[in-house]
Amino acid sequence: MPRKPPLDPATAVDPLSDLLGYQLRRASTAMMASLVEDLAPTGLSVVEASVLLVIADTPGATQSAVGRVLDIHRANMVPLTSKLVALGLLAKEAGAGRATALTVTARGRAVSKSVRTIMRRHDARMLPALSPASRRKLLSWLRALWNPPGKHGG
Amino acid sequence: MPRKPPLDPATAVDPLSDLLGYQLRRASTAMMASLVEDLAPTGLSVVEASVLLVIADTPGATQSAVGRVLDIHRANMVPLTSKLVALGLLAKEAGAGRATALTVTARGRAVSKSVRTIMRRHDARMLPALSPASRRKLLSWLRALWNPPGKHGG
DNA sequence: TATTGTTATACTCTATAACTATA
DNA sequence: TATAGTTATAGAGTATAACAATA
Repeated sequence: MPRKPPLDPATAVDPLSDLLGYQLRRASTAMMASLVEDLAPTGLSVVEASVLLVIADTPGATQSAVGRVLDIHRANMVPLTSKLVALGLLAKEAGAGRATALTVTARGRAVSKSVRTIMRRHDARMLPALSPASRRKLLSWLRALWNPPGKHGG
Repeated sequence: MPRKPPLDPATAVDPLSDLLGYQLRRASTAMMASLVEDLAPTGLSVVEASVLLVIADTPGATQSAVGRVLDIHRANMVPLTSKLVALGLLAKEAGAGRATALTVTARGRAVSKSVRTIMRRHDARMLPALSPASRRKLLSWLRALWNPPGKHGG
C-alpha cells in the first residue's frame, strides 16, 4: 500500500477542491468581495445596489416584488429601502392597497447607472475571456442551478 | 420613442441576470441551501463538515492551517473545533509550540466518510451531466477565479 | 519576532413570528 | 382571505483587535 507522506501540520490538504459546489462557493465569495470594493465609491453594499438597480428598471415596483426577484425576505427589505430613501435615491408613492410604489429619484437614476457600469466592468475584469457561445452556455447552466424550471416557460 | 409597456408592480424585472457574477452568487447560495438539507442528518453545518473533512485528510493539522485552507479566520476556528471535539468527532493533541495537532476520532472518521459521500452525491444530483472534459474545464475556471496564481506552482 | 490559540465584540445577511392595514 | 409593510428577534458567518504562550 502507498504509505502517505508525512503531512506538514501547517499546510493542510483541501479535499473539497474536486467538488463543483465548493468551487462555486469559493468563486462566488471571491467575486462578491471584490465587487464590494468596486462599489465602495457609491456607498452601497452589493445587496443595496442590486435593489436600486431592480427598481430603476421596474418603476413602480413594490418592496415585496423586488424581494421576490432578488430572493430577499419582505422583512429584510424594510431597512434596505429605508436606507435608499434616506440617501435620496428612492421615492415611495402611494400604490394599490397598502402597497407603496417605488421609483428612483434623479440622483437614484444617476447612481443606478454608475452601479450598472461598475458591475459590468467588474464582470468583464474578473472573468476570463469567454466566447459569446461559452458565455451563453455558462449563464444558462448557472441559471438552471437556482431557477425553478417552468418559472419562465409556464 | 419606444414607450415601455406598463410594468406589473408585483412582478419586478431582474436586470442582473446577464451578469455571470450574479448568476454565480445565486447558483452558489442555492447549492449551499440544498447541501445544508443533505447534511442535516449529520448534525453539522457546511462549514463544520468541511473542517472535519480537511482534518480527516490532514491528520495532525493545526487549527490555523485548516483555517488557511478554507479561508476561515483563526478566531472563528475556535468555536468550530470546540463543537467538533464536544461531539466526539475530533481530538486535540499537544503539538509543536502552542499548536495543537488535530485528529479525527473513530467516530469522526465515520462521520467524515458520510460527509464525503453526501457532498459527492449532492454534487452529482445538482449539477447537470457534464462530460469529464467540461467538468475539468469548469473546475479550473472556477478555481482561477479565487485561487491566487502561483500559490501552487510557485 | 512570528505564530498559535483564545476571548470579546461587531457587523452583515438571513430567517421566523407576529402584528397592522388594505384590497 | 390574501397581500403589503412593519417590528422585533435570532441565528449563521465573518471581521478586527487584543492578549497569552511558545518556538
